[in-house]
Amino acid sequence: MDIQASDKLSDSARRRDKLENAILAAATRLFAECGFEGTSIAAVAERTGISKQNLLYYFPTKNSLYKRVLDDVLDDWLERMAHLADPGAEPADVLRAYVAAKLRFSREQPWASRVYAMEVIGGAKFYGDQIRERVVPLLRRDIDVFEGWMADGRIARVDATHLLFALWAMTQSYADFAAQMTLVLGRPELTGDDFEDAERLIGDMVVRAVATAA
Amino acid sequence: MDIQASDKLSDSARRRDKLENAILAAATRLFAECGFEGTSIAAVAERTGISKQNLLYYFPTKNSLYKRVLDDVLDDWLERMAHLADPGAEPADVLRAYVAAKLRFSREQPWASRVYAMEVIGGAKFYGDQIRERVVPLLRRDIDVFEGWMADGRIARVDATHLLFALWAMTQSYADFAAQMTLVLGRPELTGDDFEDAERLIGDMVVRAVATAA
DNA sequence: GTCTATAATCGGATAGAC
DNA sequence: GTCTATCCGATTATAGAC
Repeated sequence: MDIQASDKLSDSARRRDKLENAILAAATRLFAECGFEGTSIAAVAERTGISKQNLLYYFPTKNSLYKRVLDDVLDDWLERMAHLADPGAEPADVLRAYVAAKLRFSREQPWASRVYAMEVIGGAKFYGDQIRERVVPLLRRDIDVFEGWMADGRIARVDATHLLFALWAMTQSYADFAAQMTLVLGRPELTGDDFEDAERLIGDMVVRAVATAA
Repeated sequence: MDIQASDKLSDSARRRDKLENAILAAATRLFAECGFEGTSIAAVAERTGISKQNLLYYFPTKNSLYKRVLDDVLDDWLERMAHLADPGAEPADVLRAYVAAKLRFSREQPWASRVYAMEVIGGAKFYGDQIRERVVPLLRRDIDVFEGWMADGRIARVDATHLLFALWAMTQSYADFAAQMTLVLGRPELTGDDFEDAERLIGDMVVRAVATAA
């Protein structure tokens, strides 16, 4: 009885999750392409294949949908980046792994990257508090690791904060500025080779930036 | 008589230009903060200090206003960047000047940078043709200059296209991601010192990236 | 949970007087 | 060139039947 009941419950919960995720996938893409105000919940519903009113059953307001999209973007990103800055590991390896992980996110979740970027460019008026609470501490911790390496003489002395800004910017741009890059490259979209070229160049640049004179 | 008539004309033309520029300044900022759909012409009019209907006299549609904002952004940027890639000059000097010019644009025209960035992130659905016609040829020319230097052995062989992407991304981000940077730095806004630090680090990174082994 | 219907508001754009 | 008035479509959100 208990088992059956819980099966029923988890069945409907699973169903609900599946539809929720479909809505969130559609919303992420549309928010990235059109911005918050440029995206109507009707458009999200249509792309999900449900009615607008049904969508409003799952997410009672447009704001709650947007918030959830940003939360999921951040959860996914934080999970991928959490363990990277290991102070004990070889600095060059950590830096290359960092670049690779962030580029991979740009490649696999371009819409997520772009939603986040749009929010930040607009001044993070909606999501600034969450960025302060969840993103900034992580970036500060990474900067501390870099500075620890400098103090120990394991890498050259550079401005650790701006190094991280540079690393972030270079990798992020393969999602955010993909539309311009494809025009320059004359391709319909970025390829795996493009991301390999990017990883090599950015990795080399970052590692050389902190290479000791020796 | 002719003189008086032309004076009158240029007077009203000047008045018109002044108001037009005020509208464009307000629109640039609002489009950057809220995106195209997030910005109402009523909001632009209010910030300019005129009525919505009067704004529509100067720009008959919202699209025409947006187009004009992007045109002006591009004109300003192209004018600053046009003469930089001189194949005969010292590569390191050209690269540092390029970084400095683009950072300066990020600092002096952050709203312009952000409007452009928003349009590109959204897929450049509105302005893609203009980017293809006016921006891409310039970037291709710069890439050609870099590759010429490599062919002549003046700089190390790297992927010139991705090097330019990296340079663009690092400098652009000081306008686009300023909201996040200020949170990390714990400042209300980026300072002149921040831009100097950025210019030094990015300049060093780019120059080292193409430094010959010698 | 999903549907029909609808309320309430806002935004872009036009017409016409002055 | 500027103002008043207004139309019309789209959008968020709610109410209530099934």
